[in-house]
Amino acid sequence: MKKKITLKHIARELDVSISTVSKALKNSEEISADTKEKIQAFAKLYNYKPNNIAVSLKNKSTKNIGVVIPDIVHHFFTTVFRGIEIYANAKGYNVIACISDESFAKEVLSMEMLSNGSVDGFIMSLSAETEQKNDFNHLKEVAAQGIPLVLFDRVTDEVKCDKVILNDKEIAYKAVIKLIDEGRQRIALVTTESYFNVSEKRSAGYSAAHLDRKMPIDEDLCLILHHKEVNLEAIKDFFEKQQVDAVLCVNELFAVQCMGVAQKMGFQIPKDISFIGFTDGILSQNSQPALTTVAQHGEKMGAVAAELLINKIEDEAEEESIDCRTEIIEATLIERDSTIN
Amino acid sequence: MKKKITLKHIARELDVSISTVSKALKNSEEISADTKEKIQAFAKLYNYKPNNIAVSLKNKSTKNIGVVIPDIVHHFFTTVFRGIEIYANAKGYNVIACISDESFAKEVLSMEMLSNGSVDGFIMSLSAETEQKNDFNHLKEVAAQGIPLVLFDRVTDEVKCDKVILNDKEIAYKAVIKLIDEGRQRIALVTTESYFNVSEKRSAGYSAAHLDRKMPIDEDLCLILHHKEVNLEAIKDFFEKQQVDAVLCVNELFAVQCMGVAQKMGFQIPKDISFIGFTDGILSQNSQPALTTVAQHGEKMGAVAAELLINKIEDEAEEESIDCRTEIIEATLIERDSTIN
DNA sequence: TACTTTGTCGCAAACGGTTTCGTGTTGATA
DNA sequence: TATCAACACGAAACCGTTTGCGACAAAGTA
Repeated sequence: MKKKITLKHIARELDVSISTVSKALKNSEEISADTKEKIQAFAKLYNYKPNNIAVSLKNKSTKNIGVVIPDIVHHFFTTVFRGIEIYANAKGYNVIACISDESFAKEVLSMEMLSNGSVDGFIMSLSAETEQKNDFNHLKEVAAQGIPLVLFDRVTDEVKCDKVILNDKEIAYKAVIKLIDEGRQRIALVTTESYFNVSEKRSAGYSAAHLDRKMPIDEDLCLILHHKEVNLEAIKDFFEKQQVDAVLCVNELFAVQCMGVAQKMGFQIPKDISFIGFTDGILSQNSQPALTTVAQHGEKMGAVAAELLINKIEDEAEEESIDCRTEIIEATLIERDSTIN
Repeated sequence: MKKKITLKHIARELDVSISTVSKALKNSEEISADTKEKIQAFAKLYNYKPNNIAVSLKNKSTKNIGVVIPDIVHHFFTTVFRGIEIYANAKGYNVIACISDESFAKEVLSMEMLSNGSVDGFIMSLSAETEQKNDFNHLKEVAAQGIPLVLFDRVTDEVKCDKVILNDKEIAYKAVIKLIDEGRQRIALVTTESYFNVSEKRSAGYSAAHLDRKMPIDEDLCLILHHKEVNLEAIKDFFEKQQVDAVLCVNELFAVQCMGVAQKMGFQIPKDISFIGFTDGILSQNSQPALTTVAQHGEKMGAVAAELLINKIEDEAEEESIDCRTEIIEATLIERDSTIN
């Protein structure tokens, strides 16, 4: 096992100083062609690579970015992560992933672990518990330390930083309008607890569409489901009690589950009832019938978030730009077979 | 914006030496109770946290582990990643994620980026291209440098290191036996190109089951599909040409797609035809009918991989243990509605 | 009084680089 | 021959911590 070779080794071996080696490897004009060639050849031979940690310490820049997300076994977050990773990698950055698992404590812990110099900046989406508690001190702390921070999707106005969000309200509005234009009268909204920022915005779009088309908003048409639970009974109950001819779900899992229940109850999709979901994942693409859904373009969102962050990181040298940008990713409605074309 | 505070700042402020501060914060016996108290109070007040990078450089240990996987938008890898992250975090390690995207070049690049001191060890699963090319020099390189390495799922015998694999052959055998016991006569195998180590092992299990039950192996019953492509036509073709009454698919996507095609062709599942897939993901759980599938216990696999790696990392101080362990994760067959109970 | 012990603390090297500045050698110029 | 610029390289500081060891004072011992 050959241990990692350092500048010191090369210097000793070639009988020059460490600084000469360092300069030679950076092709500095200070060093003669002969010496450079000799040193570079030796370095290549022994496969010398500068120690990243040492460089980080010296430069006060780690080329790492911390990504803190609530869940990784989830199509949307996964695609965002992918977008971040690809963009960051292209820019020479590595991505350290922390999964908060929707827990406030883990989110705080993760940020503390990483904010001691391990990363140059953070990209994150709030955990459910954080949104619920409305406690953002860990974010403010990080921001106060001058560590760049970008929030995406699940954001908060409490923290001054760059943000990347979806036009949730508008796309929900558009989806509901489409259902109304299909001739649907009783459009259900299947959503999560309201402390989710995004769910709220989607609800707003739902309401706005009804208002614009002068349709009544029936509170009973809103079904609240819980994540991580089997909701089939609740869904069946809901369909039995309410006359529903269209359903907008805030995620694809709910949509597919609702479709399943409806089918078992004998409904024809989309003849009797239409379905639209959020997130264009494998579920939507492979359900029977294929689900009309809102594509959130997670990869794009991730790339934009990474771009914002890296710009902040690299501009920081110049001056503190206090301006906070909020980029909006335009969602698109992908029409498939669970709605009428 | 308050910049990060260092030992030097504290030392200057309290008019003691840097080493005194360092020792005081570690509760060293060398320092008097008075001084310790004073320093600790000051440190707490200013929220001092040691700079991770400096500690890493000093200790030659980063508390980071690199995870290189072919795909993140994929249920199995996602769950493994989750398992790694949870275990590693509990042990005080952070996880740097690199997605090879099934590309050999990206895999090599990722490892080069990280092997310059950024991580204490690697956990990885080979990219498709790497398995195809059979080129493992980047892995050997890392191993030669003494950086601990653990391979999981897509492994190779070419590299001496710890491995975590599934009992692919046995569980495939078991699945096929189940189908035979259902009375199925023509069991199809839907798989990927054979350079995938795991696909091969699953094929072997398929064959072994046929052999054991003295059933003929019909080459025509094997359908090879390509990832990332729409295969519906090929599947339909296959079902039309071949008389098939059961299907074993090497992943859940293929299984769900095959079920969809079969249903459209008028087959009743599981009356006319049974389906078993691999990977117990959201597709399997939410398909119609729910898919009988092989649970790979990705999270467990990730945890075991992380455990092996961290043990290697932390034992390394003692001596080079050249022994390479191969842990086998026992897959389980989850019986749902796509097979007869 | 002289010497040793004990308790506190600082010095300095080390981790592996980068970079500024200085120094010695050469050859050209006056 | 004295002066000087150009060239090639080395010394040393620095990034923030850790840690072995030496220093120094107070206190104990002979």
